[in-house]
Amino acid sequence: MNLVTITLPDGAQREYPVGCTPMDVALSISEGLARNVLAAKVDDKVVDASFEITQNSNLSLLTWNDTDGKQTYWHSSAHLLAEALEALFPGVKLGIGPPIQYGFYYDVDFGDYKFTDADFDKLESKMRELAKTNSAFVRQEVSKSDAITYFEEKGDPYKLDLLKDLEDGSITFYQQGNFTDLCRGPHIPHTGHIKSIKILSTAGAYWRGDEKNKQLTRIYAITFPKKSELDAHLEMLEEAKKRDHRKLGKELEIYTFDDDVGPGLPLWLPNGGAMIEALESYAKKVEREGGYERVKSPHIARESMYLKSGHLPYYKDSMYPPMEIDGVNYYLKAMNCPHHHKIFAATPKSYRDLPIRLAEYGTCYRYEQSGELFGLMRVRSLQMNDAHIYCTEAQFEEEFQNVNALYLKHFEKFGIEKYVMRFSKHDPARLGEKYIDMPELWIKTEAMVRKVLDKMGVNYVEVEDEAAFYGPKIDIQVYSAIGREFTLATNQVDFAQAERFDLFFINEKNEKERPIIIHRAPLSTHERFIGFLLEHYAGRLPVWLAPKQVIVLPISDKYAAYGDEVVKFLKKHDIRASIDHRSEKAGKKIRDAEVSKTPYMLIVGEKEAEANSVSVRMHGGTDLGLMELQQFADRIIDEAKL
RNA sequence: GCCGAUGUAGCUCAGGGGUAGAGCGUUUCCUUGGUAAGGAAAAGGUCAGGGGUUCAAUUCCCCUCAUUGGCUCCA
Repeated sequence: MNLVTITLPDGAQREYPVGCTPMDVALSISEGLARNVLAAKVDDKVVDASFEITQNSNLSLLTWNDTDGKQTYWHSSAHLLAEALEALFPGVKLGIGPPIQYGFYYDVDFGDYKFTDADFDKLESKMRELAKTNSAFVRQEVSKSDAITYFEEKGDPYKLDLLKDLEDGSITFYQQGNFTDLCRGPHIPHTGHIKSIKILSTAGAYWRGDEKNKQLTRIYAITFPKKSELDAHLEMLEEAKKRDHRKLGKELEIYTFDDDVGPGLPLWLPNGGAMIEALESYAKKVEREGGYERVKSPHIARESMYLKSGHLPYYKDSMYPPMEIDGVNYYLKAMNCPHHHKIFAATPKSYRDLPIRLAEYGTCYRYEQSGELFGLMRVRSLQMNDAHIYCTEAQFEEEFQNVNALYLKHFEKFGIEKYVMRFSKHDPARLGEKYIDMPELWIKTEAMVRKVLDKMGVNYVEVEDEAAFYGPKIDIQVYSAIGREFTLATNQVDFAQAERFDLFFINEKNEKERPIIIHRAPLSTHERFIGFLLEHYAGRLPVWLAPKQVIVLPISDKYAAYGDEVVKFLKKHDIRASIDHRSEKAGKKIRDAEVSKTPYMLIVGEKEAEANSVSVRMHGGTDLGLMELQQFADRIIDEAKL
């Protein structure tokens, strides 16, 4: 008998007959393992547990504890969902049903039927019923013509659309119970593994992600092998809700929206104002040290400027419509760059002046689609931590590197550990349409950017067709504590606008030369950054950022006057302090201060008043005991240092 | 912009064809207390806005606005 050598993840090698399956291997190890095997990885390819191994291979058996195991499990669950849908709603047309980070979805065309939350229970029960049949997922290779015939007979236009792009010889069907789907696989051995099922939500989703196509109903769901895991997952979702910046923003009175002001136009409450001030002080300090100069520009500009910059043709739809003044169109600025370019151009520049770094917390207005608005993360008015660096080609590398270093410095300050730099490049096919038509410059600047990234040794990914219209960019993706991904900051190279604005400096040879421009906004916008920080810190902001750093809690009205003195003293030291004058008991005041997430509570009563001191309690309950007032102030000043 | 859901007091929510309720918060009074909720009373709502059906609409229907889960988009 012919044998194959199977190498397991721990390096152990075993011999099995040719044609053995991962399931055979699992059975030979232990029955318990075999019961839990969902799929397998053979030489880094995820396959069914029934895959026939015909050559020497590396094998890992995948269970629920493996990411690929979960993905396979959820993918199979999507098939189960589809089977249940066909049973309950004969004639539904199925789109695609992939696994996602948590769970899976299936895109479905219900025809005239309106699928709603009310159908969730019914669907869940049907899925449970079908899961219990322990139906095996059976793989079958089919020819393209047979596949087309099958779906033509079934009348499934979406599957036929998918088949168009598939090559004959690579097409497989999977069948479980009465349901057959076009699918590459792999799948779990049988439906019996699927025990706990929850339909989560529905949404509209365009077929193939194209808004010109029909919108299908997307059903989101999740499944688990155990009920306890489903419960844990649902609890995690609840926890995530508690950290949502929209909830915290309301509870901590950071910002609000008002119908009369308009959608996407946040009003910053005093607590939000304090955060903004803290962030700006920090940014200004760092930028001052980095050789930036601060400028200030108006919120509107004539149409001619945006025609010159080239923004208007590209972004007209997402700018607020123009207002006509004295027969001329003015636009609210959606970006600060053109204003800064004009500031650069205002005075003649020598190569000796470069690099010039112009910084501004500029307020911009973007007419985001109504459906895009999302708390503070997507808004229509935004205060940007903006700056533009004008430098020579020789200076570019160092400048660009410094900007990247600045990003890393900020991440450290805010304890941001999880991030990805996304190097966004142009798509040559879209030159002149989405991207400025200067092919050789694209290639040159992209190479320059890549060089810096490689040199710095930061982790980055390259993506096509994501650049700005005027040059390549680096987007910084960060992940909030609740797993939401954001493009927080961006760092862009611009080789086009200097030409358009006729920006130049006089070089060593007494000739005019174009500067390269770097656009950067490492602290994003106040809106997005504060939204992110609220989630990142779960509302428990570090002292330097906390809108209320200290709250004084007099034990009784008798010590109110002393409490006022304490507040006055702290305010003199630029500490954001306030006092709770309600005639409540200390316990109640402490509770309320805890709920408001104030970092420091100062309890003052008889002994504190006598000793010109305060009893210090930190948020969370740590008791620092009695401290001299000055001693406490020093501590806060030190902690709040930028 | 598109598909779906939601909109009742400052907040979180209950209610339901006969013009409204709770808890928290707020104000006042009592209480003057030592590290996560003391007591009482009061104020507070055109039930998002507009239209329709009805003797009667906050409730049912339609439209608009806003929020929201997604899709598309994001200089």
